[in-house]
Amino acid sequence: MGRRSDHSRPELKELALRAAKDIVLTEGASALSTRKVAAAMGYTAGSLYLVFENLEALILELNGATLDALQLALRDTAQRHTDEAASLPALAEAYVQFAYEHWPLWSLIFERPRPLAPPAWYTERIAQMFLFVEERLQRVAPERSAAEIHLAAQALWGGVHGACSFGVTGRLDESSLAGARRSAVALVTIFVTGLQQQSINDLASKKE
Amino acid sequence: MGRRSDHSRPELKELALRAAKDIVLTEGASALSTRKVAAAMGYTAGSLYLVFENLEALILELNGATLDALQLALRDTAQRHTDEAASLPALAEAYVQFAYEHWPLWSLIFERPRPLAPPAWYTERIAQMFLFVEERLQRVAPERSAAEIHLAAQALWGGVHGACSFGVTGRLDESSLAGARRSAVALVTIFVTGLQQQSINDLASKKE
DNA sequence: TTGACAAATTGAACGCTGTTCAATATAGTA
DNA sequence: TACTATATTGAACAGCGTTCAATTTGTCAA
Repeated sequence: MGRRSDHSRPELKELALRAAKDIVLTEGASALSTRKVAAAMGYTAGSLYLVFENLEALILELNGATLDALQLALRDTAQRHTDEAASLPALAEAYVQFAYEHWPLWSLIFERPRPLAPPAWYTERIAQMFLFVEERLQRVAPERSAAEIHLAAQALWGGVHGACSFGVTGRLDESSLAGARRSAVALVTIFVTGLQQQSINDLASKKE
Repeated sequence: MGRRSDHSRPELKELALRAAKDIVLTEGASALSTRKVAAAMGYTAGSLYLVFENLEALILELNGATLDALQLALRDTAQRHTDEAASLPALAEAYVQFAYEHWPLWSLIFERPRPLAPPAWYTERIAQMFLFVEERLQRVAPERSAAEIHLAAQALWGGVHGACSFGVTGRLDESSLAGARRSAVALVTIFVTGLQQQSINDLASKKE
């Protein structure tokens, strides 16, 4: 066939991302393939390369959308909790819940060889999430410096992620969900208490 | 060819694991393949299936060896630190260091679709590592119940892992190593301080 | 209206993957 | 020496990501 132009390039991109998301949700992250995506959108694998550099670029864009949805869920949760002390544990719970509910999309982010040099828009999207946590942390521990809060956010949110990722089963199923949730909440609660202790100094300017 | 029997089956397994490890270390986790492993040991891909159920089983066994090495490194670190207060941060550092030094083997554990039902010996090996952390935690916070310590270990060690895994670059290279290390140490330090506060109660018997 | 050009899409091809299995060559035994 | 049991192969299959010549078609100029 030749020039059909049924869809503009942005439309093609949309179609591909939608098809990819569908496949991941229904058949799992490992079932994702160029031919399958193309077939689901009525095209052939070659056409994808008109719009994406390669499959990894497509996946990266899909992951970006997932991160967007996560951020939305977090902001939504934060708005519902005016009590700032309880806000952070609630955020941790929301994170775990999101990983559970969107598990196939979630695993697509982490259970793949990660790109050595992700594009700037992608790293910025992740940085934004950390910034969001920093804001909350700063309010809960106002006496801490910006550098300390930054480090704490890295540590804390890495920990919340670890609670999801380090599940032994490799799958965040219904049985491990409760454990991961309690783990994450406990981490945040204990961590915040520790952060508020003045006995810890010089968090950010440690040795080396 | 036919029956050569140059190697017994345990020898074959050894050969395969050694070859696989070599390939992962020199060419990266994504370069691992049955044909490559077989070629490196002077055999053909089909022979691997005499000794392993499939490639995933081979990888699982290799990952088991990696976890063993990690546990060794942790025990080694623990022995060097008689001061128990400083012991846990040192363990966190050792964990990050191990992930950095053995990165290709490390990424083989997490940057693959994880098995839905790993064999018992594998989950036990992970559980052992958590038990090891629990021991140290119990000594640092003796007033906590066993259930609380268990939950705390999950949270804390998940967090240490998250510090390695959630690096933005997707690669724990030299530049992100320092950040991950500081992150992990900060997490442990703050967390332990929080855990020692009596103000937190009922960690393990939270709602739901 | 016709012709020519440019672009969209295909389909075949390449080299790779994990896995299975009939065929075969050989070691050990009788 | 003949036979049997088995270790090993090599081909095959279905799939993968990716490239690209060939082809079809929309669009615009003459």
